[in-house]
Amino acid sequence: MRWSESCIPTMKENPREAEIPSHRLMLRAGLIKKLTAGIYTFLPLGLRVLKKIESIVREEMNAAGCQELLMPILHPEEIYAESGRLETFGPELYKVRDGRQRVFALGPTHEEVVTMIARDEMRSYRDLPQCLYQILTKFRDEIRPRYGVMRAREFIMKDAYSFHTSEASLDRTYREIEKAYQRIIERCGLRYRIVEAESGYIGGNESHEFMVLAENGEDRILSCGCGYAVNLERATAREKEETTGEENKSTYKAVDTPGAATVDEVSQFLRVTPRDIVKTLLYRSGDRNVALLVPGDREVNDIKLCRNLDDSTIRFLEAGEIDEVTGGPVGFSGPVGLPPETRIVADETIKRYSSMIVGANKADKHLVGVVPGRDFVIESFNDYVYAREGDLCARCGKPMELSNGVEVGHIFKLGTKYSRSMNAKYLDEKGESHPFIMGCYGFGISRMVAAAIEQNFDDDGIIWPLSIAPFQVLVLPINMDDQKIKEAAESLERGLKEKGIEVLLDDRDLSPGVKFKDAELIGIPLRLTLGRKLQEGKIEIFDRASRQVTEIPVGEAVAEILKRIAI
RNA sequence: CGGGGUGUAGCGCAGCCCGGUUAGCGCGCCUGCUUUGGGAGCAGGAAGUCGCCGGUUCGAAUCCGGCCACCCCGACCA
Repeated sequence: MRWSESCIPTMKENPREAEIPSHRLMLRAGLIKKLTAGIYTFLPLGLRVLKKIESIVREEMNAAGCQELLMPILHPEEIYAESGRLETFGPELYKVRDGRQRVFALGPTHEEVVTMIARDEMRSYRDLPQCLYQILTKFRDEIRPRYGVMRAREFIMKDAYSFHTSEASLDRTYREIEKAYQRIIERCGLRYRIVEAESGYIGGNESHEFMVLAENGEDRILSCGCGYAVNLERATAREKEETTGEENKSTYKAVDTPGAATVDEVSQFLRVTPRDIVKTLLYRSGDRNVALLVPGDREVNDIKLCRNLDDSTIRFLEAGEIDEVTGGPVGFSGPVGLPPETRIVADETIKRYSSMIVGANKADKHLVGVVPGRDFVIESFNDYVYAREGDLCARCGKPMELSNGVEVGHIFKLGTKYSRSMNAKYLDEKGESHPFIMGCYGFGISRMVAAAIEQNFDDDGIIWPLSIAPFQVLVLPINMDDQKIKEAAESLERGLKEKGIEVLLDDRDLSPGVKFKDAELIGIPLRLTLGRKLQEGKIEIFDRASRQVTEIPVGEAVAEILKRIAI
């Protein structure tokens, strides 16, 4: 393909809106163009990459025994009422009305639609298991779209759904898809990690995410040398066994902490570390108040809170309510002397405190030397806080490391969540009906484009892995006015094309500097440069990733390219 | 949803405070000549509802009011 005849609008300057490298480079290299916030056109060069990733995904899904289908984008609103997700999805669901004012949702994912298909069409255990997938545009009204196609309101996703008669069967497919995803990301040439994950609003039990490792990834991953990795939001906070706090005191004492309401203020005032202080957080759960104790240097993870207390509507007590319940103002709450009907629960990490510093439930006072068990009673311990770097691995007990990643894939064991709510059942050998056991498996195709760049770029531009590069080779004649160079370039393009190689010929009549800069910006893995050495029958082959330049006879160029691509 | 910021040519920006010719600059684009190994030179040229609506004024990109869009930060941790 000739550059002069293509729509590849590169930009010299950085668009102001782009914050992270992949977004900046996708705009500058002419891969995408913004229509409005979170909504992008894939320009020809970007689309080539998208299509390559798409076909790798398709091949591996087919190889894993899944069947492709295509479901509608427009969904009648009622199906979300049926599954109960109208509320959980809530504001993220795009809605449109037809001419008769009937409400439709723009599909954010297709559990409902596919479950209806299974309900009607897979009635016998003989039909199972089955795994259906599709690749199409999804719509989510993101609270805050950002980073270009990384978090867009309209994006392309591969979503797959499997139906089973047993957990064992689900597990087999789950592992099969897990392997397929590994092959997909490996074929795309990216470094990644599989992590234990939260299942979020999709629901279900077991869940894993596939993270492409990248500095600017939105997700935080804790990983261990033993191979275990977990999403930070799910990881258990585990610390080394050691006790803190003074011991052998017969009683606690109240100290003045005027104006010191936050952990930082109290720790500075008392000259202790935040870790020495225990925060008491007051919540309303149903008709009871709950006091949660966590170390001063830890933060509560709301997902864990809701799950452990089995209450998705739990909320903080408001300032006025805190006064009523504890007798003291916000910032000075503590577990000692709370009304007896208040449940007191604590994070596991609280076990290490033989005594603690807590709020006194009085303005400007804290208590030092409070001993759990003696001075108040903790009803139960559980995992409530966010883990952090250095916390211990759940498998082997060694400290874990923090890294960032881009979530490109997420697989879930849904169980019967949707089949029950939507009454989707099959008949077993005995003629008894059971809800389907389901799995679902998402893979972000458009996000993968951004993730690949986020992991592979330098100061000059993108460095595409060969398998997903928009072209494999760029032929760059220094001067198109030079007949010999022009002809040699054109003949090289033909020769490469005949061998089935995807080649872009930069036949634009521009100064060499511009062409070199553009070449590095768009990041085609291999470049053939035709310049003055052509007089001696020599051209250069440039490797974008290593920046290595090799001089070769022009006659051997095609063979050399074939050799390098084969690797 | 809350806070902050920005809207002037395809991209990046100045002008606005202090109202007043034909609204500027750099890059890009078009034409011609020169140039051709790292974002070329000269000459000429095209391109703007100054986000939108309303108001003040003899006169508004500039002042006032409303709306919209976009970007960033935050969304209750005592």
